[in-house]
Amino acid sequence: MSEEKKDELKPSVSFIEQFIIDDLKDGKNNGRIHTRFPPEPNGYLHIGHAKAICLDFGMAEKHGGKCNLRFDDTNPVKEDVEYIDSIKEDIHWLGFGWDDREFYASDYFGKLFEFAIDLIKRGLAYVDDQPADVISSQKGTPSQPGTMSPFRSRSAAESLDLFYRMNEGEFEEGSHVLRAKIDMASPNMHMRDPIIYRILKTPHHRTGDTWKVYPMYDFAHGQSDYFEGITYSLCTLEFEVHRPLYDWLVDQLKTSDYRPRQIEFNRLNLTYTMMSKRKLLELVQEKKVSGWDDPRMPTLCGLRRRGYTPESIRRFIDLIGYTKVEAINDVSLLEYAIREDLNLRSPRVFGVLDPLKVVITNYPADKVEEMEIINNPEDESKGTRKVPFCNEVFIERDDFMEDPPHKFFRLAPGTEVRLKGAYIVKCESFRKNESTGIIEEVYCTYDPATRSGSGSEKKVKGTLHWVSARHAIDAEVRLYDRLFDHEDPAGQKDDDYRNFLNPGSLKVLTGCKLEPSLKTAKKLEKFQFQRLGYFCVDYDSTEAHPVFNRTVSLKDTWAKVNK
RNA sequence: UGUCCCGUAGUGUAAUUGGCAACACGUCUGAUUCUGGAUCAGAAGAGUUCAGGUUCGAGCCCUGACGGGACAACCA
Repeated sequence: MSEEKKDELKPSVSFIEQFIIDDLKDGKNNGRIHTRFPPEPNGYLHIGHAKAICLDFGMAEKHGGKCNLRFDDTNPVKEDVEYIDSIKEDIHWLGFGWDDREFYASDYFGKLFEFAIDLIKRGLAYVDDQPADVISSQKGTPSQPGTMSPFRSRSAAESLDLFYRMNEGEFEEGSHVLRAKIDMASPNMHMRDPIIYRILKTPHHRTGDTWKVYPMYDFAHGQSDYFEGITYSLCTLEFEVHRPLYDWLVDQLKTSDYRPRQIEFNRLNLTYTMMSKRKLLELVQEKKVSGWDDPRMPTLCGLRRRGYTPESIRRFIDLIGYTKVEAINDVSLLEYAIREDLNLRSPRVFGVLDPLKVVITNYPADKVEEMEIINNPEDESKGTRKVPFCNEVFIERDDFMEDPPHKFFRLAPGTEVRLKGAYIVKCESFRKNESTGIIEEVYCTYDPATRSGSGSEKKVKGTLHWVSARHAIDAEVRLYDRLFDHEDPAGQKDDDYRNFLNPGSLKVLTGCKLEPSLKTAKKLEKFQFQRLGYFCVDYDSTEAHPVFNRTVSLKDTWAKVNK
């Protein structure tokens, strides 16, 4: 496509960005834009969170605003400091920062408590002494109105006294709750006198045992937004029905024209995986994966360990967009994003996963040549390196066939291929173990006139990667595939997602042969193993025992043709 | 028998105040290539869930169906 035509394409913005642009134009909030990213510290961030992060931080960045990091830590039972550092690390890794604006909903427990007291005094909240199941049954159903609690009409003074005593620790968990007095007949369930405070005696990871009552999400989120001067509170679609309650609470709180606006967008769904933090935690606890950072997990730390770059994830998020349509995105688009990124940046190296020895019978046994190999054909500035070559090399086992099919451009009896960066060789014979049928060695002759870079005109159809048998280093290579073999493992009503775990999602290969330059590769360093795919150094890797993870394979049209 | 949200190529998104349905991925050709990768050139694929209405003109506005989703945690 020409530059001109590219320029003609109008930059399209999401419906949310359009709201922001319009507000800015109207001078709303004095042209101020302030968002927040509000994770609950009860698990690791996954790629779905990345979608929210890119929007929250991205919109602020793009339009000259700010984005706060705010931990939504209103439930000490589920939350833990363990998660806080990892969440911060992952956001930084993606390339976003929040300066000194690191906040916690628990920072506002005092103000929230005061606000609750204010509501009680104004007759807009009351303490309910009924147990959970009774309160629940009085809520009615989505199609039937609820009925009022007998405690709804009790005096403000009595509620106030009870609420204070709830926080003193005088009552057991579950014995009393504070409810907003709104409308038990509302068609919106969330408006039927929602519970706004409950008694919890588990110590909080930040406030210890200062509090015995904790605000519910709905009573903390909008108010926290308000306290921080947030202008756009962006969240996923399932909070749409909460918006009237969000607005109702802000209405009771606000003292000026300013108010934060909640806007909902579609959450990210990816094929062959799931985003439920609860279920991902189960996978970890049940040891179905090695941990939160297992390279098969959709977590950011998992993707990082798998070899994904933050740029590729941001590019992916950019490609899928933000709408109100509940969609399921194809993982192949994520794979496209990482291939596109790594194709440009990663050095090419030789690695043989399933080695088959080739002996070059007319090459002197005591000779070693240092072949000069281009590091990255996409980037000349990356230069070249020397790779040793001798009379014994390993090639990929499936690059040789005794009896090849049509259009097999690789090695077979009597055929010629180029060993990339070295010579053209011809297969003269091979040795096969007749009882097992396994090919043990292949014998070739090379043509000295075809050395790469010598200007040889000779062309062959196939080019193979190879590693000198005498110089290769041994490595473990972990081949990863999708964790589930069902497109939507968690969405099957009658089937547990565990039934769709892909038994072939991890294949561990040992005795792989890599070119010697890889010996000094650093953790997470990324390479293209020529003709195979993109790989990175795993955390488990040591110089004595290198371990590589396959991030994603190269596109393989030959494999497709053979299906 | 509720309320709210959403229906545009296989998938994900576009389409300024109504004006020839566009882009990306995927798919398929061909060229090129010392990676069966990459790159380049090209093709196929929806007439916008359906039915009415308003209009010179509707993917966009209105009405009604149909389909999908959310909502009845002392979770977020």
